[in-house]
Amino acid sequence: MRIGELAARAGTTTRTLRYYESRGLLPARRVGNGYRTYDEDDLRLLEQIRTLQDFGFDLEETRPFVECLRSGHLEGDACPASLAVYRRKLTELDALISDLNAVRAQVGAQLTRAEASLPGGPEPRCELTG
Amino acid sequence: MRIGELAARAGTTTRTLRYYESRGLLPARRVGNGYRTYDEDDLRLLEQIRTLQDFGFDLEETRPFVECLRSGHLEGDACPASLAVYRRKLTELDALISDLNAVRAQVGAQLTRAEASLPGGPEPRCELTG
DNA sequence: CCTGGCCTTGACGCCCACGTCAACGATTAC
DNA sequence: GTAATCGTTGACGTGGGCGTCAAGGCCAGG
Repeated sequence: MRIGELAARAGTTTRTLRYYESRGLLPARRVGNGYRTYDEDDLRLLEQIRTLQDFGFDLEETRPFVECLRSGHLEGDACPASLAVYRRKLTELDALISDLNAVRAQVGAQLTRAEASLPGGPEPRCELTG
Repeated sequence: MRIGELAARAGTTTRTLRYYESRGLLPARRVGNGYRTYDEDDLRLLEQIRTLQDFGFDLEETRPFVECLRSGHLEGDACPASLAVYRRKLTELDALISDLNAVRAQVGAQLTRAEASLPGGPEPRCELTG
C-alpha cells in the first residue's frame, strides 16, 4: 500500500509517516516512480509506535519495540530492551504522579486558605445557613 | 535595585526578568542611564510568579495574582480571578493525574504480561524457589 | 488533452519559557 | 587609562512532533 492508505489505516497522517522515516524508525521501500510502499508488517510497526506515543513515550523510546518486532518477535515488548523502557517509564511516571499529587495538595490548600480569607468571611461549603 | 540583584535575590536570571517585562507581567521603571530599577514590591511580585511557575502554572495564569498584588492586596490570591485560576488548575491537575494513573496501570500491566511471556518461563518475583 | 487526486522533496511555522550570543554603552575599581 | 563588571537591545537557538505551504511529478478517468 502507499503512504496515504497506511496513514489512514493507522489513523495518522502522511506527514507523520515521513517524519518517522526521517528518524529512521519506519523506513519505506520505493516502487519505480519513487512512491513509498508499505506492507501489513509496517502497519503493525506503526500501530506499536502509535500505542506507545499515546502512552506518552518519546519517539526514541519506541525504537526498541519496533526493532523487537522487526527482528521477528510477535510482540514489541518481547525483548529485554523493551522491558527496560517499560521499567524506566514506570519510574518516571511514579515520580511525575507523585510530584503532581504534591502540587495538587499545595494548590488545594492555597485555595482553601484563600477562600477562608475572603472579605465577607469564610463561605460555608455545602451547608445550610439558616 | 537593578536587574542583576533582583534576579539573584529571586533565584532567577536577568533574561527571565526581561522576558517577563516583554510580556507585560513585570514592567520596570528606568533610571537616567536607561537601567531598569526595581523595589521590594517587585521582588514580591516576582516571588509570586516564580512560586506559581514552580507549580506548573503558565505565565499567563500568574497574571491575575500579580495584578491582585499590584492592586494593593497582601496576597496574590486574595482576588476572585486568582481563585478562578486555582480552581481551573485543580481541575486540570485532577484530569492529568487521572490520565497518568491510567497510563501507569496500563504500562504496569504490559510489563507484567511481557515478563510472564519471557523465554525461560515466568520469573518468580521475591519468592523462594526451593 | 485536461482535471483532479495522489505522490515527491524542501523548508518554514508552532508552542513556551527562556538560553545564549553579538555588539555596544555605563559604571566602578585600581 | 583601562580593565572588569554591570547594563542595554536585538535576534537566533532549543526541544518534540509534527502542521502547513510551495513547487512540482505521476497516473487514472472522461
